[in-house]
Amino acid sequence: MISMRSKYGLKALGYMARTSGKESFLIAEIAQAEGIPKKFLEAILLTLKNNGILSSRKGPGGGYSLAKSPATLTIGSVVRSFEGDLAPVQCLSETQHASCPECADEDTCGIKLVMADVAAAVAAVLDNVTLADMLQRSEFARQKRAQVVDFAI
Amino acid sequence: MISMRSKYGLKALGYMARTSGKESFLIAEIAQAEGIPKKFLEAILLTLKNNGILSSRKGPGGGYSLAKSPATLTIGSVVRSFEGDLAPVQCLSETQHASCPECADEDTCGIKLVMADVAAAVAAVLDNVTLADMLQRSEFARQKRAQVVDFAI
DNA sequence: CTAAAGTCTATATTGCATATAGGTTAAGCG
DNA sequence: CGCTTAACCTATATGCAATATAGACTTTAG
Repeated sequence: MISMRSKYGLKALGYMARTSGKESFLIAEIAQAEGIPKKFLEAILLTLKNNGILSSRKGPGGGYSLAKSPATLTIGSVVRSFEGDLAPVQCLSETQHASCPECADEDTCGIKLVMADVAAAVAAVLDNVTLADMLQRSEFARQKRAQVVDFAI
Repeated sequence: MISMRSKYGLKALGYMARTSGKESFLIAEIAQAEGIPKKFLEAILLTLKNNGILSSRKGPGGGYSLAKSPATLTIGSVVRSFEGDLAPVQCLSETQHASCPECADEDTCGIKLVMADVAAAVAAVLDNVTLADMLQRSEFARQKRAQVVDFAI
């Protein structure tokens, strides 16, 4: 299960990418539009900024902006910003090379060997889907539904 | 991150499959051999039994036995016994069809669409690796290391 | 009947995820 | 300069799930 942080982060980024004609967004605006607790979103956007995904400006006329184009921003990089990494077990963490506390022999641990495949499979998906891709899929689903509704009428 | 329960469960099953010449195992024996808190393991083995992975007999001479052969027991079925399912978001849960509390429109949610791919990728790995496979990989890693050590000497 | 061994119920403990409150700093504007 | 805007930072609440333990109950072999 991914965290609320990741979901809210993706929603906020989606809103920013989707809303064309603007480059700068207020926290309050995004929070309102996407139904995210404002104070919580504040911390989330800050994390995204610290990970180079957003940039910001203080003061009047300020706000947050996308630091990368939606077409080059991967979902993987967003999720990693919040989850630390995508490792299903501690010993596979890329960032902090921790070992699982209960593991006696990490080199030959069967669980680790299998979970390495899982981690690779997850990364293969998330690192190859961009924010633009995600929005496009969402839009496609919306159009598809509209057609079905037309049909029903 | 998978839970300790899943890891302990896999370790216990691995021990039982690996220890040939026995069909019945005491909780205390497995706990000792694998370094798992006995009372905790108790609950874990019970879960595995309730999921049809283990069978048990009470009383003297009793204990736990594998209900399926290691070659037909998938890692996925074990992990699902503990994690409920492998869904990265609630709305993709197979068992309980819950919707994500924060999601306004589940049909067109981009996050859901992407995470469905992730779930499929994870399932593809875990449902195609058996307990026997896992043990074999572990054994292979052990042999490989032994060779390297021989070489070093 | 007694001992062995699994099963059940309840409870502790701890850590993390989700938030919220309130103050601080930077920037634009008159 | 000083006021206002808006991001930034620190601390704290809160609740829930994961990890684990204790102790009583049930079944079965001999």
